[in-house]
Amino acid sequence: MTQSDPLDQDALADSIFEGLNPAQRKAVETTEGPLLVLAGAGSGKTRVLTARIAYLIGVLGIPAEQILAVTFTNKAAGEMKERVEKLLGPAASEVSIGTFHSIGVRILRRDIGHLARNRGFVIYDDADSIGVIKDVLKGEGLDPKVHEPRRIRWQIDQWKNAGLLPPAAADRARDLDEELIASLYAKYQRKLADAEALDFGDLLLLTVELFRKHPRVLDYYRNRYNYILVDEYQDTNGVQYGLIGQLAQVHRNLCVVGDPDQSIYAWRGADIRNILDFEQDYADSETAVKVIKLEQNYRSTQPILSGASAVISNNFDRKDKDLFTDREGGSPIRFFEAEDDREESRFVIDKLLNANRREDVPFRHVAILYRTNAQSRSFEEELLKYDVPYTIVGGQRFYDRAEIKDIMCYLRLLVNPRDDQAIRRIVNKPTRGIGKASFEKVESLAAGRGVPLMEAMRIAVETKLVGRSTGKLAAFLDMMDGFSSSPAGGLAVGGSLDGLALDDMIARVMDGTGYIRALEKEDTPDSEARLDNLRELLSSARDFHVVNEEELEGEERSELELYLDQVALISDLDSYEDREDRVSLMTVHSAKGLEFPIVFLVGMEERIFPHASSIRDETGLEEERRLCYVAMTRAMEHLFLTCAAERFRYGDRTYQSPSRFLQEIPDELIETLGSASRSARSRVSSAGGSSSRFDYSYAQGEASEGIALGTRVRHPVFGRGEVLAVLGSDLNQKLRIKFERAGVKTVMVRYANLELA
DNA sequence: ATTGGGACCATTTTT
DNA sequence: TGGTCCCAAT
Repeated sequence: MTQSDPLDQDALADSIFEGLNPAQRKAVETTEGPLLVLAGAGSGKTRVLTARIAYLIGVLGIPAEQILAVTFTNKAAGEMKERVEKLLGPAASEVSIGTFHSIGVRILRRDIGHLARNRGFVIYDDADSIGVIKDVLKGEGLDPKVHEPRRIRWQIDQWKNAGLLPPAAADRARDLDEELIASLYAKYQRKLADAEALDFGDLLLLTVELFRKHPRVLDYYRNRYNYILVDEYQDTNGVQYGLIGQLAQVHRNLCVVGDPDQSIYAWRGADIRNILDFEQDYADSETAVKVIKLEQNYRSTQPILSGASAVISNNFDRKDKDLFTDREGGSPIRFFEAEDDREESRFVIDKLLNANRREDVPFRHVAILYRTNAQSRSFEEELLKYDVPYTIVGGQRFYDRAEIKDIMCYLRLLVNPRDDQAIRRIVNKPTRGIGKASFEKVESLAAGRGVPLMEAMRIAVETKLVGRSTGKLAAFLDMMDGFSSSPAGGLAVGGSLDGLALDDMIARVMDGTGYIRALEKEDTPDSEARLDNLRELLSSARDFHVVNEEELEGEERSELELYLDQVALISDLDSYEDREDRVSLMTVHSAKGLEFPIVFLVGMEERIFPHASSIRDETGLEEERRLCYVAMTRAMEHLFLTCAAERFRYGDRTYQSPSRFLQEIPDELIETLGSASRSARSRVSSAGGSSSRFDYSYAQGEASEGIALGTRVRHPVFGRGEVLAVLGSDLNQKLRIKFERAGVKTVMVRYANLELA
């Protein structure tokens, strides 16, 4: 960015502001001090963020490297970068844009030495972490049946999300069980350190810890990042909140963007209070925190927006907002109640095929959204049957497939010989005669001497501890050494990887380990598919080479190491490519931030959406409702809601009742499809027999404390209504009431001044 | 040491 | 329903 003549500057400013409404424009120009942007669904938040970055650089002249932008997914980061570059050209490439995790990696790769940890750490994924937990349990002589590794892992993760290291977790432990897990947590961290590994949570937790212990390191980053932007602030957790606080505290040029109504990650430690309390958190005596609301929705038609707003308005703990659209008219929300799951998927595929054939709607304009991944199956089968192209986003990651992970583990082990999880996975893959018995000897040797497994293997070979298998172990070690040695030592099967391009390295590993040969020999449809995946891995590695060529300049880490980092942090969503003409299938969570002209929101049934596990308490239910709001607001033109009266779950038939969220959508916005008699039949009728379309009882448990379901009450503001459900008890007791005029609302008994009517 | 079968299991969302 | 884990047979 050179300061060129004023005309160019004006033209640039014009292109930055082009098409922004006044509120958006204000959000772009308010650069100094803390700023909260409450951005409703579809309000052009990404445009504002990119325009703001462009404005900082192109108009204010802030150096690009002083700007830090944090997004939720790598995909969002990539898009933002692309859009800023479009506005500014290559000057933009110096902006730091990334996810919290990728930023953590960048900082730790540079400075983790201050925490007495090695900069060459590997990143452990979920499966690796669980493997470590199992090791810890074994070491403690605890039975993994009693102490489920998954649960332990989950608890540790929650602590990490809250920013707690083992000592703090131990203080916080509320019962014996948690105390035990806290002590396992300490041992778990020890094992990770020994393996020179960090898990996902560590990427944030240790960054915060680094800054806390080493103020001078923190100073460096504070001075470096003078302007900070955080997207999806409503989904930040405790550590993330802390990290942003550390970085932004001095200059306070912090812009956070989010929508409390779209907070859907509490189960992962996200704290909606982060955004609700932002104004207090960053207020100081001189300046109040500025707040800008983006309330114009550019995405959805009126019925869709009104329907979604009606649903979310049932949440009790919420800031009110007025989203509006100028997209008047538009078709109503369509609802279809199927007899069973097969009919539901037939309905969806039939509708989308019709749209495609009669109205030329491209498949890529259609999304099928569901609450849980398991629901994708019936739709997949139906799509397959009619030859409709589709992609499933989420579910199993490409890099999580067994064969891909195997190869990755070989690579990890070459980069970091202390990676015990990696070696455990691949020593005997393909089978090379190193079975359980001999490997257990190696393991106890490693435990005894406190050395990594790879090292223990060498000792075992030298001391011939493993008897007959010694030769097999030696062959394995030779093979691995062959890969990493310089060309002179090239006796080994594969030969050295020295100086090879990334994809050639990977190819050599696949061959040299005998992995490919073993699969070829197997010669089954399954092994064919695996070979295909491995070929795909090679071509993606080739692309990585091209993409990152410029970034490699002046980088002291090898291309392979950079590649492993990237693979560890990538999600399935990140590789989601919407250019191809395919129907998209994904969970509602994955759909956050996306939009589609036609959306089918399926499985709108109690215990699915809202999910059974969230139905118990009001907090969980409110998160489900936000999730429903997110889902509905993905739709631009057409929104279809479907449910089934019965479906197969876990192998047998279950009877379903329609989701309570359906009832929260005003009648006049909905058009019910299918024969009236049938949908009347499958409805669960309730005693009251009111005129509601979805007339059923969804009370959980019996009415307590003297308030019976169906009781008629009068509210000072909302007027007369009927109790649909009793939630909670004592002081927090709430009633869900269907008011004659005001619709369904949840009120606190304690404050509502209800009388019997 | 490897393989296959059978019992058992648990099912939310994922950077 | 499918995936995982363990054990028994080869």
